[in-house]
Amino acid sequence: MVVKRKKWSEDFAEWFRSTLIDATVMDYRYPIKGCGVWLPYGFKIRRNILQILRDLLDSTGHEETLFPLLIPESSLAKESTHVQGFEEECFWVTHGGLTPLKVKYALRPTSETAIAPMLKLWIRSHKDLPLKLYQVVNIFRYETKATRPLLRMREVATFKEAHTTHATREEVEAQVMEAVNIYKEFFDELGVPHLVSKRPKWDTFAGAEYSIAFDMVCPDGRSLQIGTVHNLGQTFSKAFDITYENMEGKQEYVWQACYGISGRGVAGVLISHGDDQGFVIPPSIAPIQVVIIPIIYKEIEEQINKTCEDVAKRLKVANIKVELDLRADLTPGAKFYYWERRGVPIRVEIGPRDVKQNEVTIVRRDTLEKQNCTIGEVTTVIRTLTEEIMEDLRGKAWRWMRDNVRRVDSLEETKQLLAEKTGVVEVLWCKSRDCGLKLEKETNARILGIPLDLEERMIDGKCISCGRKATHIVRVAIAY
RNA sequence: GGGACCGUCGGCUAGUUUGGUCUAGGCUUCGAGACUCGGACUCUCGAGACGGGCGUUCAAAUCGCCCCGGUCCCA
Repeated sequence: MVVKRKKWSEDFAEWFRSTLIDATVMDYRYPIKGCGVWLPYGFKIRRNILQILRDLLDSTGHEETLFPLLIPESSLAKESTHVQGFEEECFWVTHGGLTPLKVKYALRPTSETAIAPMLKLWIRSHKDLPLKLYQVVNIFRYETKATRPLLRMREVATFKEAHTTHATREEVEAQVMEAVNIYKEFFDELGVPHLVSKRPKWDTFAGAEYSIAFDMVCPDGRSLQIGTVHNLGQTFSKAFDITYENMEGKQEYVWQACYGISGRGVAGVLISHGDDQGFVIPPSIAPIQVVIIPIIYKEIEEQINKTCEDVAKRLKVANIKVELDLRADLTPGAKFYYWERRGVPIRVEIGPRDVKQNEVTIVRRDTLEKQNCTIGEVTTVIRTLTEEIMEDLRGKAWRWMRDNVRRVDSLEETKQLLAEKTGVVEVLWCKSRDCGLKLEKETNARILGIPLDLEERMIDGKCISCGRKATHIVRVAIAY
């Protein structure tokens, strides 16, 4: 058995759609466009991923809260750029029973305006700052374009948003950097390769001073935004009159940041490591880390099953999440396929040959390579293998992404690469809005922004659009 | 906002051109059983669909209108 990535890369949309269902992660057939059901297996993956982020946020002084789903129009409309950015894509609650509401409610498209009025009540003095809150909620956006399972939903069911409030511009700047580092660590732990870019002015979050985004590259060469960090400055504090009393006894507007990762974070993991066989779930978040499959021959069935149970027990005691597949109506081959589709990182086969030699056969999902070890060593070997797999997944995913980010000098080449959807293209830019918009138009692509994760290098060349001296590198891609 | 297209078992589809062979066929999936099992074995049996409404007609999956749902392209 060899790992292939033909369907994965050549027919990505179909690969993702069908694998999501087959691997019982999400059922997207709910009768409302852009809504899907998290199935038990997928829910466990989602929960394990969430746990990693919760741990990261908790350990950096964030506290989890839960704000209401409904936002009155009067709140949403307080900040004009924000409402312009969102009012058209809100779902609106207009009735209570049969009675039309005097003030309609939006289903939160994001929570800045749900949180702001409360911050006004809670924040009195500099002693209340910084305030670092987060919540894990569902948000709603009335997407009119084609929705896609997990990639573009109308109900984003796993939005992990943090909202922080600070006393000074310096503090909020520092917080933005902390957030970027938290997200880097989060994606690194999942082995999801990412690009960190400062979005151009015209693609900044509604109400923010600037936005920093994490993007990944999908197998079809499109980029996917998987996380964002926004410096809100004093936009919302001025609109909602959120002030604190400083050391000198003067009232000052607070400074805010917000950052979030949606259900696309989960998609990112599934996409980054998948292959034609299905998903490959990193051991750190796998609901089942090891599946044991007995290879049964009639005469010694009992002995094989007993060995399987013994091995399962050893692994369980060692805190490894193990599943023993004793189903009698499936052949081993069918079981291999079944668990591979679901991405269980390690498979243990136990058959007559193994029992005879007091061994087990171990197969890793990511490479489908086989090895043997004695039953006595099984726990240690799997422990080591788990770490190896994690590292290899990370390495493989990063190599793939780096191969799909290209530096290009000419506009022609840029156009061609983007037309062929071969990934992200980096070009030189003078940073003018006109050149940026022109570039987007000519390539029919989107500017992801200026790299924040590249070593500073000399920018020596001309803007790809206007030919004047370039000041920045900029990333361009066909975006999801 | 403007335009194009599509809707058939759980999934993927054939059938619509030219109304009648279709109370609908195939692959897959699921269930029962036999067989045996180191890559989805095979066999038997079974489950399972024309998105909804109205109309035209002797006859509608097929034609018309409306609704619902979905997809794509352009702004």
